Amino acid sequence: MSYEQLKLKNQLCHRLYMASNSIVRAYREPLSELNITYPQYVVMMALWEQDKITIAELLEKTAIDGGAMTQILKKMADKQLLEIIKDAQDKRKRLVQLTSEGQALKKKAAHIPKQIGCKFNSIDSAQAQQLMQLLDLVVEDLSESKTIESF
Amino acid sequence: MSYEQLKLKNQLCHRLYMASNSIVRAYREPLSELNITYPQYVVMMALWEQDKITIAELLEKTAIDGGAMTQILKKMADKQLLEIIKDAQDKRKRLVQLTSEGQALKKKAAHIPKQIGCKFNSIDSAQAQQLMQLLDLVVEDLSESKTIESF
DNA sequence: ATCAAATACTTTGCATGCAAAGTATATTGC
DNA sequence: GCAATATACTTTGCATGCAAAGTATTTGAT
Repeated sequence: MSYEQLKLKNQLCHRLYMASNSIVRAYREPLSELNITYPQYVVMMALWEQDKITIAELLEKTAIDGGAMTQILKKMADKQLLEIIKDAQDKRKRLVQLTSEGQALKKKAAHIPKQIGCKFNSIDSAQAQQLMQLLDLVVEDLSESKTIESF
Repeated sequence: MSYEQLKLKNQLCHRLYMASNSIVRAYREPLSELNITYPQYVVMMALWEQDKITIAELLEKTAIDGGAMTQILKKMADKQLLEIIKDAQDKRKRLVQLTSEGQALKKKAAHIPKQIGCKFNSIDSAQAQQLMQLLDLVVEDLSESKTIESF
């Protein structure tokens, strides 16, 4: 056996690991000006798209871990970016709603996608689209439900 | 302004974030049988390729954070997988060397790449290669040295 | 109606990832 | 030679990511 597949150079997974870390690192500085982290930025983007949604919906949109989400939302509430409201109909649920400050942050964040995009000098728009589609397949293939079904 | 770029659906970065988390999650169970985590597995793969290298070289090969590496190596040394030896020539450096137990683990890990690979039902070999190449470009574009040069 | 099971979260414990500060050793410039 | 730098790590503090256990409600089956 050559163990060829155990070499880091041949591993898609290690590439993904490195790329994701690079991304989060790249966002750190731009986002520090908004006083938020990358996961918090992801939560904000979800809420800018659709406000006043349940935590479960937020989890689904962002793919952030549930346990982490509780902590993240608590910090964001402390920063006055959002409020967590109990759902009157179903008391188990909680709704997340942006404050005016949270809504206002959208304008200050509007330049960030372009700022990050500028760093991708080697990748054109078509390749980025292709990359997104392939990554969707990766996530889909690795999703829990799929794994359970196939065994 | 449409803020179209702030939508999660359009973000390559969020895809990468999700995909990377999925990967680490997918490795968790197979690796738990070896009693190691994904970053520890990455360290092992690096050492299986080339043993007795400095921590700096290990950092370069794995792209793991330096601060984290200290902790990771300490845990792996506790598990008798490797030893950290002071370099006689340059006392600042330290060499990482696998124990016989660490070397032996390679056989027990040999099935893992295939096991993970089986989950990728939607992606063929050519697409995986393409994905790797694109991810290399992402990492390259976001690398620190590049950023500094371009500004 | 009522108790078991399912939901929607929260909490806890452990392992990173990362920036920034600290330590020990080696190199350099003068 | 020696002080100023540069190296190679280590340590610290904070923010997740994740599994597993815990809590509060709501559904469902009988």
